[in-house]
Amino acid sequence: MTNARYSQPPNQLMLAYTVNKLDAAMTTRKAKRVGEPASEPFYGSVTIETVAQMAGVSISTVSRVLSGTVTVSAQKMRAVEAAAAKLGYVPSAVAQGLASGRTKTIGVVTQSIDSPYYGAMLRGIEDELDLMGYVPMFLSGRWDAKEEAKCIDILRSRRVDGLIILSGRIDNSALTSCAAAMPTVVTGRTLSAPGLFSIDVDNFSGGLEATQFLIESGHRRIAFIAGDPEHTDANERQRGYRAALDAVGIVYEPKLVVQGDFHESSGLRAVDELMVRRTRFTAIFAANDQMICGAALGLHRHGLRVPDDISLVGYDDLPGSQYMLPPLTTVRQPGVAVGRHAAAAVVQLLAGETPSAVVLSPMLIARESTRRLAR
Amino acid sequence: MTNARYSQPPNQLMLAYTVNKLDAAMTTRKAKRVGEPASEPFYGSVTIETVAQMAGVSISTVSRVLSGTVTVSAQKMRAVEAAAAKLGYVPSAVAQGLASGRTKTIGVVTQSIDSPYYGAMLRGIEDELDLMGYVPMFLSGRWDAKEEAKCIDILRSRRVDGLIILSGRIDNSALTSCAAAMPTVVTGRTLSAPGLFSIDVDNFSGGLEATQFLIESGHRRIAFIAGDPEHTDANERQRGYRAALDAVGIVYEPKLVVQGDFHESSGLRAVDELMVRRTRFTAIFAANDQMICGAALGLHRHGLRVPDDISLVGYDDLPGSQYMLPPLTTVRQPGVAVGRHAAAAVVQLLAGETPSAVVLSPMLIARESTRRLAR
DNA sequence: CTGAAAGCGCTTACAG
DNA sequence: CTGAAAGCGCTTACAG
Repeated sequence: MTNARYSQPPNQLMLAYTVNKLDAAMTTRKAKRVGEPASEPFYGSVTIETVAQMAGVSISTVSRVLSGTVTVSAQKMRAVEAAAAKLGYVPSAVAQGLASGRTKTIGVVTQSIDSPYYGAMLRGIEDELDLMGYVPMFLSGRWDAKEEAKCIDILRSRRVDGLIILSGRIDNSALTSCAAAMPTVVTGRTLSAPGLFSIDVDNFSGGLEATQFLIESGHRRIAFIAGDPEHTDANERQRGYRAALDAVGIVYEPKLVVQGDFHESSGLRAVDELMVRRTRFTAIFAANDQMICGAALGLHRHGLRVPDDISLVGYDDLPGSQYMLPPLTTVRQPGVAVGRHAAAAVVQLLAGETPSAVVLSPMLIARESTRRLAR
Repeated sequence: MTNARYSQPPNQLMLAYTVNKLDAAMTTRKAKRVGEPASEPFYGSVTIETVAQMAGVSISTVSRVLSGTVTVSAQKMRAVEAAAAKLGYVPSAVAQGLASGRTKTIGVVTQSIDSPYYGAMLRGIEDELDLMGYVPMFLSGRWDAKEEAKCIDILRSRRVDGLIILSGRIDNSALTSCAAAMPTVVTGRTLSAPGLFSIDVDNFSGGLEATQFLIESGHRRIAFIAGDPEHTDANERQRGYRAALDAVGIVYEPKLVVQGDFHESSGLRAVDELMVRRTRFTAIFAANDQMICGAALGLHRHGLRVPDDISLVGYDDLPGSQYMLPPLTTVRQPGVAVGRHAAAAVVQLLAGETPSAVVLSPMLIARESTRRLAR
């Protein structure tokens, strides 16, 4: 029950664009069965055999010139290339995958397919993989450990050559056994195991720097909106916040800390909560930009101005953060670079090499949402 | 040269999570070659044959119980299920794809993997496809027709069962021939061809409504920031803007229209340009939220306040738009719904059904970036 | 340099 | 209900 209705004669007129070759090679399967003459003309898929026949060589030779691995006589080479072009032949990656044991695809598990935060990493992965001749397969775990495990299973059944897990709620032991089965790169945590490579950005120092910047600007009562505690990044940033306070002898005040979940709405709620608590503060540092964005709206609702009344520092430097009003002071995460490194690392792992550990540091970007306090 | 170093004994201890089954089934291929005894124990991939042997049935039977298509005696069924579970067997989607001619995956071509606009659609596609038992394969055309054609070729070689193209710069004729080869759904344009289904949101009426809203609020000098003219949506929105003006007899003034490209930076530049032109205006309508966001910053730079001095209306209602300062009045695009419908439509096409045309209408969301002008 | 053949891991008529 | 066998479209030793 394949799509017989999509079959067309291979000699159809070719139009513009590469994609027009679609006309010639269909996904339709040959109707040929036992006993039918192989020479019977049929409408449908042009395979390596079709090309071989037209070029007058064996399928081995076709395979060789197309893969370019082995030397083939110039004459046969030309014949094969001409036939392939004429027929609009596109090799089946499915068949290649089964035969070679390599699918040339890398599974990528993200938390969400539409998150501005992971988006940068996805782009980095896409760019780098493209360069290396691999294709990414993006699946999202939807911020849920179970869903994430399901994604990994799907990717495994698809026989991807390697895996990249962005953050991930999967626990370390599961990840380790995952890496034992196929080259795996994980971001957002530091972990060492055979077949595994981890890329982490120093979230602690990011949190530290952001808080120090505020302290150096004269702020002492700095509220903190925490991120999802399920993610190490969130906890590390909070640890940085606290360390900065400790370093200069400011006592840590639980009343200044509100639990968030990385989404805008929680930032908005956090400000309300802060108001209810009636604690004085001159600045807010949030574990990510999305929450500080919500907080900004919250302050606006309470008639507070940024940075005149309250200074704001975020984390991530999302694409939109430079267009916030006022443009946001934040800690830049090298998202695209993380993605590129992750992709480069799986490919290296695949080649049996050991990726060299890279240190990706966050960087404070001072813009206009913070102001220096008069002492 | 496959990853022999990833092989492990199949009888290894199982840990928590489904993904731990990874321990048992590797991507490693059997080393077995001609002449080697088949019964020799090997480390590596557990295949359907392994399961069949353990369950004491033929591979046909294993295939049948796992696919659940045919009735199998309860006893063999249990034996197979037990063996499969014990071995942590995960069928190879690659082999299934080759044998069945269906890969159960839908290729999705987007303009960008990290765009907030396409993000909603991607999520809708993901959700719907998941429900239907299909897996999406996202690739991005990077706002470039050539790249887009390349994506389609990749997807075609991967033998995806169907295709979803979000907007897309590919031309209609190429799209038509694409649809002739495999079920195709395209968004952002209206086009009819065999095997093709298109889903379009009424961008004209969206542009019309937005402009009318401004006019009804007393604005007459309304600037417009146009989107990328390569995309029909952009042009349709502009047509709506103009029609609204015409309807009430406001003359269309080219000086009030600035060309943008859908990105924030172009919105910022547009405001500068407007200032240079020294044209008076009390409101700006932009062809998308990202540009109005840039425009808001531009106005801020010029000391203009929103909505006191200038009212702002965007288009799309991105996730972040309700958190803009002030929260943005905009035309909501049903992105997730578009994605869901697109996914449902390919699946219907695949089943030989004709998807019913749906009319997805944009909807004006009035928030705080606009104000009523005293007449 | 080149072809015949085995094999990749499944599905699916076919014939009990 | 069930098994043997052909076939999916390639790659890759193997033997010239």
